[in-house]
Amino acid sequence: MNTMNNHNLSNTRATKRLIILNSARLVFAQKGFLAVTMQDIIQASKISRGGLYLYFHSVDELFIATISERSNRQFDDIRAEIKQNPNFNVLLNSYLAEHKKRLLTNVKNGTSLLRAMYEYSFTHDSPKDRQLKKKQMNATKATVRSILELGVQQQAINMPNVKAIADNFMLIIEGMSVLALAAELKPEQIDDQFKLFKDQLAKN
Amino acid sequence: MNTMNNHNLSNTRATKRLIILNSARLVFAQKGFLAVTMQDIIQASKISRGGLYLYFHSVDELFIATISERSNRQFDDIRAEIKQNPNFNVLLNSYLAEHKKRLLTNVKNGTSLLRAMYEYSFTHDSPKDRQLKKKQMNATKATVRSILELGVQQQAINMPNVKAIADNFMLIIEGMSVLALAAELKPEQIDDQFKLFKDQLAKN
Amino acid sequence: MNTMNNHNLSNTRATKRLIILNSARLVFAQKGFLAVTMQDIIQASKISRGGLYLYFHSVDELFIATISERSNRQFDDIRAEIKQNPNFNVLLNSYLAEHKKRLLTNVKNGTSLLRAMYEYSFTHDSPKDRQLKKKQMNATKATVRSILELGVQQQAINMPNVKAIADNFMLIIEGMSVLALAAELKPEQIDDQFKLFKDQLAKN
Amino acid sequence: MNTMNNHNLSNTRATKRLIILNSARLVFAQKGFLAVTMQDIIQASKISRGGLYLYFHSVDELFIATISERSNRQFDDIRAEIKQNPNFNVLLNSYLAEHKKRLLTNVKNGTSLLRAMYEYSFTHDSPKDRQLKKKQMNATKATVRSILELGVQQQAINMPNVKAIADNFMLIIEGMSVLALAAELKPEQIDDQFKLFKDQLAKN
DNA sequence: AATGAATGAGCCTTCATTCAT
DNA sequence: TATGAATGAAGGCTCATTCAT
Repeated sequence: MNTMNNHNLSNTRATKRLIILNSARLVFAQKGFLAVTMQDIIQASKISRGGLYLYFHSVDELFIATISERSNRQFDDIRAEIKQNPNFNVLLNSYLAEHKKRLLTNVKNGTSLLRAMYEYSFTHDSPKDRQLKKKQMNATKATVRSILELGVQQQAINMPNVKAIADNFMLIIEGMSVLALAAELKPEQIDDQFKLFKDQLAKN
Repeated sequence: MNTMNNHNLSNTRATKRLIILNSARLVFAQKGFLAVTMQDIIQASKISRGGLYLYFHSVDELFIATISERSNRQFDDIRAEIKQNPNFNVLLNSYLAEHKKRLLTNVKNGTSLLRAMYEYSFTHDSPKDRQLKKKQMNATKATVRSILELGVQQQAINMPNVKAIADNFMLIIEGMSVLALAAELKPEQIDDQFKLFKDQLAKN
Repeated sequence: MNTMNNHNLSNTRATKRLIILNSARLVFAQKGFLAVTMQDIIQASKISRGGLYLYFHSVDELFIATISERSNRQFDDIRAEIKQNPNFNVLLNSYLAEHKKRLLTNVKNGTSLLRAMYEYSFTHDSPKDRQLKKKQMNATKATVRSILELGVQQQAINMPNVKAIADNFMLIIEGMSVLALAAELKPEQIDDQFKLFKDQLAKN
Repeated sequence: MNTMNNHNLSNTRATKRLIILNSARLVFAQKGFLAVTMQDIIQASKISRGGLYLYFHSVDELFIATISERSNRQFDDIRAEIKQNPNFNVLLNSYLAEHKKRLLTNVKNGTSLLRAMYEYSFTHDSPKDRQLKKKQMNATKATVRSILELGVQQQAINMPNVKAIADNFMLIIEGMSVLALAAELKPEQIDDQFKLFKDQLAKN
């Protein structure tokens, strides 16, 4: 009976937590991190002020939970695909196209947490905060690495320095994200960079 | 007489302005952009609240002025050097070393406006604000381009796509700056990327 | 249950609102409108700064609410009396005496919102603001009109132009209010004007 | 020589004073009294901040000087005319027309100090301040009185109570001024009141 | 658990007045 | 006299966080 109750409560609690997080994600995607107030979350999640604090004790905590709940979802398809041993060039092109699309659209119209993530990162400096950003970057690196290893395996490329190349790709993506958010990024610039990247693979 | 007076006053005003901007720069370097309040500038520049408003009407205005006053100073030496037709490889290595040093030190110990610039960029979206960031990025691109053109001229490299390569370098620098500020950047990672960059030049 | 809660909360909220408005009225009566700051209301109503903003967002809003809550209260007695078909001359004299008393006392010792109302009116120019003052003036006109119509009905007076006469009375009251507040108004002046007014009725 | 100097300085000082007052009048007519800052006067009179304080020590002082310099100018023509023994009815109509015009136009388009005067009066309460408003009202009363006396002299009217009638006129003008500034005053309302006033004269 | 009213620290901005030159 | 830079008091507003119910 008691166990039963705990179980139910636990479910209720977990469910409510998710409701809040989903609302929070929408808010963060639209307003970034810094402009978001508790009031925004309260309105979006239709919970009371005090109620929200029973689940999350600050906007920071909420944001970290939002990010953690979402990360690793992106490019899940690609990672799943790799296991099916697809053609390397097809896969790489598909992966690059995915990034291009994201850079040109998501970034601008409030459907991505990218801006919020930057705003959070640049204003938070604890080891834990750095870890969050590192983890996110490593996800990109790991995916690239997997793709490259697939290429090596298929003898499509000759790859002596996977680590540096994966870093390189991640850095360029990071750089282009910044450009897209804070300045201007043209489609041709993306194409040029992806072409350089492929050339690099060919020559290595 | 009147002209004389205006001239003197103008000097006084300009001087005071610079004193404030110098204090502001220290504050922005230490606290970033978002955490800075008018109060901080007031304390740092030892001016009164009302006095500050005679020169600058908001933290934004102060920051723009700070950036404008500083931009183009960095890497001035390199740009001056180029005109002396130095050896390409020596110059490139010197330039890369400069970046490496900056990435590893300035960024961490509050002597650079980099973090403040990111905080500003990600929270300001007007065309003018984007222009500011673009201008900053273009400065890096222009310098790289000059260096590359020097290399072509000296037949040290064979360069078919200066624009994409300059973009590439700028993006990697941007990516590494983000890493250094928000996550972790190891010296070897910098070395690896710079090596990749030089390989790319060699092979093009 | 929810309804119950809402009901209770609503009552609490309405009650608090009234407490604030009552404090505000005292403040406005004492200091006029322009000299009143949010701080004054905060102190008078013993609420916190933020708390006050839950109910009212500016001194203007507070003043409008104060006026609205009070208007139509004054001379309610007279209006009620009219319905009982009292003797015209008795009623008129009673009404005039009421005005005389108000002009000589309330105005001076900070128990009336008159000064505050003038300060507000002369510094606010929106259609809505003008409407507020018009409404207040119309209240006086309507009351006079009712009294005059009672006189006509009782054949105590012969009244060809109720509208102009009501306007006339209202204007004289308005003029005397200004005099009382800004210059000097002697009891005899009031008596003289009321006598002129009654003569006018007799002769019309 | 010394006297000469003093004389010149005195002239310069008086001249500058007038320049300031003329500028101030324009500013007060346009912005009322309360919205006017020293900065406004400084800009309008093209004098320095410190310089202004050599002539006037506060906005209040400036305003009183502005009013004093202007008062008694209005309706000067009428007062001059009276001395020429014009026809009473013509003169009265001309006087009323003048008031009508003023009420319908000057009041609205920032060419009159009326609003400023009200704003000043309702926020200043010293005996001296009340005196200022009284003097202004007495000016109207005195003019009406002169006109009425002219009428009596010409046997155009039979006037037993000049004082109360003059008060009455002044109060109605005051009331209509308030209406015009703070609510709404229609031409017909003015006509109605002036007609009532003339009827009163006829019947007395 | 849940609610939302209440708190008050913290920031921004304006302006009359002073004062060194 | 004349200048205008400098001062700082005064007021406005927001929001994360707490707490009685």
